[in-house]
Amino acid sequence: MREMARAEVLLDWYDRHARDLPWRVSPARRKAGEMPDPYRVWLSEVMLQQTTVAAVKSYYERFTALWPTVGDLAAAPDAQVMGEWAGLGYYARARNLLKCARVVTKEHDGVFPTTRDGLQALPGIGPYTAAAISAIAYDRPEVVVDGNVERVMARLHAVQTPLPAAKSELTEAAAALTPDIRPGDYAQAVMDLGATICTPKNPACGICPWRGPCAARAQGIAADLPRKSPKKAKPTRHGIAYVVRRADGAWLLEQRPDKGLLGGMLGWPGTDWNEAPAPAPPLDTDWERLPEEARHTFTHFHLRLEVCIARVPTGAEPARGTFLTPREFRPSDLPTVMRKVFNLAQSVLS
DNA sequence: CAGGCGTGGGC
DNA sequence: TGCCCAAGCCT
Repeated sequence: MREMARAEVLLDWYDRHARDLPWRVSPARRKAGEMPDPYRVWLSEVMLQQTTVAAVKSYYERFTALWPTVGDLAAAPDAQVMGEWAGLGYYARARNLLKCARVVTKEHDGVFPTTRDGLQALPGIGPYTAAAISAIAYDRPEVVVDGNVERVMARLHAVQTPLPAAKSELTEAAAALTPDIRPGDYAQAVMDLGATICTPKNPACGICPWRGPCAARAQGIAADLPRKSPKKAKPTRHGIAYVVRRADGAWLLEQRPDKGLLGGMLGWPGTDWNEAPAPAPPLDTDWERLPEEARHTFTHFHLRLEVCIARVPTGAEPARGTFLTPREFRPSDLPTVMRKVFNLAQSVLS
């Protein structure tokens, strides 16, 4: 027989080097006929959108312990799911996760669609995730293209076109390599390759199963690919967060509107965040302004948040928000920026 | 199609 | 410290 096809070479590498991940069925168990639970594949794929394996692991374990089936998740209260997602970021994923679980439970008898089109019709499932679930959970030969695959293809073929313009070219390259045998393992193999060997910086080309055919390696430019369009600079925005503690220990919090930044999450009442410096707090005699600002960086801007604290008597009527008793309030339910504010205020108010 | 949308780790 | 990056989706 002549040299092995590229997909076959990669599958052989995957059989020996597949990472042991909580949501993964190992190649050995797959060969013994075991199939992954589509619910768990879906949950892990949504959590992994733009998020590292290390960050996802504990969230995945907690979600599957709390909600072992899609029906369990569909029946969960919104606030509990948002609270459990707190800290993982991109909170639209959590809102869509619940929507999707409820559609699958109510309209599909709790069974995830098997086709790419059927999956992509669901909330929070786009081209990548639909292909990944269809390939991994149902072993269908879908072309799975994520950031790892784009990087691997860009290097394999020495594609100089910068992202995102190169997307269609890289998808075609991925399609030409996707095998009919073991497509689910193949999809995971390319992503593992990108995560462990063909990394963004310092790729380990010397031990790569595709070092033979790799054009970028031959040209010595692997680490320079894929090229990317320049990014916009982040502006800095300013605002004030108000932390109010009632005499009985309750904290004044509010649920943020369902759309936009941190949508649906718990947070401290406060001003808008603008590029102009924050206005003076109302009723300035009542507030104590903390000496240190909370600093946080979002995807598209830096934030500097002044923290103003106040103590109020039991029975105080807030203009906005709700008092949560220490028993009702879990700081872990806060998104990270709000958690930073809490950490600054807590030492003064506790 | 470009921009909004989080966070933590690595360098 | 500041910038880049990570298994994208939605509008």
